[in-house]
Amino acid sequence: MELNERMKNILTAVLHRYITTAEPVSSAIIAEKYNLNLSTATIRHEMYLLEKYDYLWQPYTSSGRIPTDKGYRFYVDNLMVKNYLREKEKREIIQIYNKSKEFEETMKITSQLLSKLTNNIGVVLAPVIYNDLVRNIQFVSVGNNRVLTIIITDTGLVCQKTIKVSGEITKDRLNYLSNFINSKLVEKDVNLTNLNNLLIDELDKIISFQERFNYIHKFLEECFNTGYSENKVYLDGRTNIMKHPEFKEIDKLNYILSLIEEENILAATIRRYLGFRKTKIIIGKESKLKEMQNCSLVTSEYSIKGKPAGAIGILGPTRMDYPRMVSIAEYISDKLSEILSEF
Amino acid sequence: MELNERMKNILTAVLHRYITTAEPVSSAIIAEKYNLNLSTATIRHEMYLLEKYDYLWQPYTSSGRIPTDKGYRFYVDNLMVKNYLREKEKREIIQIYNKSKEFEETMKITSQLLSKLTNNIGVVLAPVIYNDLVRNIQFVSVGNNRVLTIIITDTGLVCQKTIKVSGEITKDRLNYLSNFINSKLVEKDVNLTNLNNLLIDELDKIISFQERFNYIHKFLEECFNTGYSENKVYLDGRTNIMKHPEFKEIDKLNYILSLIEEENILAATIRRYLGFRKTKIIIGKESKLKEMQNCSLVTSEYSIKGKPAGAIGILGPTRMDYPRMVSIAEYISDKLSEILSEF
DNA sequence: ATTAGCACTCTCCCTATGAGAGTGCTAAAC
DNA sequence: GTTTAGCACTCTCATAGGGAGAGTGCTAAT
Repeated sequence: MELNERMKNILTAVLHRYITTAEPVSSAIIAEKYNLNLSTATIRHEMYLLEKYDYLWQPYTSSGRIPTDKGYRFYVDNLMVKNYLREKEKREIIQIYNKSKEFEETMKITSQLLSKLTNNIGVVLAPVIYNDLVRNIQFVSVGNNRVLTIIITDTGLVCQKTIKVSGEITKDRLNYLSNFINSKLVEKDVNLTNLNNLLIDELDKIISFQERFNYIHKFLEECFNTGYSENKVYLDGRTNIMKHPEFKEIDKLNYILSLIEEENILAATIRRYLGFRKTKIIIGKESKLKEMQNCSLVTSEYSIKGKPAGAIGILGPTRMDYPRMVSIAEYISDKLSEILSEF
Repeated sequence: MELNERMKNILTAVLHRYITTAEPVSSAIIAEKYNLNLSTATIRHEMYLLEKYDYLWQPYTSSGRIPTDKGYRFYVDNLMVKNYLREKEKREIIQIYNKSKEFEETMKITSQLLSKLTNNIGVVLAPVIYNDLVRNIQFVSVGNNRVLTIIITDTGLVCQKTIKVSGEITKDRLNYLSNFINSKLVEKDVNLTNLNNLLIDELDKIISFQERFNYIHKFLEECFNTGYSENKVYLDGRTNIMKHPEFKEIDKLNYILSLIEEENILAATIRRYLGFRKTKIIIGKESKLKEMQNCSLVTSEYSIKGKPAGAIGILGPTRMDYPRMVSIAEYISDKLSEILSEF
């Protein structure tokens, strides 16, 4: 079923109207506010067809129309006109970012920006570092059989982990160890995933004739088995959803709240849609998650030094201003890419 | 106004009943379920008096009674019988804690335990380290003019901060610097608050005749001015509040949600009540915060190596099972103290 | 193909009504 | 003097009915 021009115009009008008022849209309103030069009866007929083909629906007989998920999808793919942030808004964003020099804070600020600008929930997934190359590794003894391990990757990210080791290790030994590993790292490119294997291999050569390194071997195993995968999620603006009339009903609210509570589900959903395009829109039931059936998610990937690193997202009701959400998501992810690349 | 024994019994009965059912309590129910051997008329009369003295109230004329904040307060201070966790529950808690070896994870687990056990919101304030003595300081260059500074305190806590410095610093210089500072640290007890001053003073002695340390001076200033105050708050179980009937009304829910969103307000509230006693109960309007008017907060302090460090909290409706909340808060804070002391 | 006109449908709000829960009061009983 | 039985009274809550209003669907005319 191909929609003709007039139907597209009417669908767009209904969508825009519904997005701003959150009320079912009548034919009269369309005729009055959007100059399509059509009578209400004609509009009504077209709406009838749009409903038949599942772009619109009525909450009850003889009520106005509301877009379906399919309606939103068609709008987003075919009708939506790209929107750009005003220069003033861009300046404000840059200004806020300039205040932060630190990684953690940058992530937090990003989620805050997203939620403040959109009045929805801002989500930021921390960079994935599995595939980053390891540039440098450092060990610092923090006492009581604990060693703080610091890995610096080629994207400039610093990941840290405190590891409990079985025996006491002197500062000198830790230094020897880190020097040894670092010398191996310059020889070949190693990412976090295969760092462990490399180390075991290389260390075995030493250990075979240097029995005293035994415990260091153990230490390293523990170090890399516990993993560096942070996969942290930064969320902001949880209470924003309360502002939207669609969540006045307590069970709809419940759905989205449980989504927010289980950050990993949200993160997994965002990750599931990564890779294909920079910016993705997931509308309502498309996600297959019942918790997300009344929500849409706009995600945009960011990169560090040109390498895909993570993603940001905007979570709100399906009735959201998609053009604006997309422009915000894209602008913020671009800025974040720039900032993280400087780290 | 001194309450007599009978009034206390009735107040206790009303409270227990209301805590389990969340419905206004009638005189008939008290007479039936709690063997006070009194007629409904007598109970009614006592309830009338309890209402007059502001321990109970009625949502409307001729309805059953609900405890006031004052009623809860009196119960908590005078009537409540201490409750102890079952051995099985204690074992389960210990088992869950045993899985974690890391600081961050321990904090997270604690908030999860609190929310799971209480069906309310679990709050954990990270340890305050201002007054900890600095035992060791380490600098690790992480490239691009950034230095990771690691401070280890006498309570065994490790705090880290990445600092951007104006010029490049070699590894040797960083080592020289950390050795120098560490040598000063053994001479006297220094906590984080006065570490900065000490360093400036001591370094000035060197800088006065060693001009080349100038930039290190700058670096340190930046390092300690940005501060190590993490004051992090761990929250879990946000959606638990939805389970309580008192938050079916959207505006009441709104209050508590905004409280959760602004974690610092919650943290500040908990901090405000610290110091006097290990476990504190803050009921409804006592907090003076309008967002907390329908909530109670049970907090308990934890310590590291005997030194007060932080606090945990349970946030829920005023209608909560106080004896159980207190016993959970106390047990968890004790366990947390033990675990953190081992770090 | 489009539109005017009108009957029809459904929501929403208001009112009324009755049952039920629970109290407050009073006079009698202990 | 304290306690209690009895009963009128109050208020909520659930249900039903009715009328206004919004908006459609259909049909016949343009």
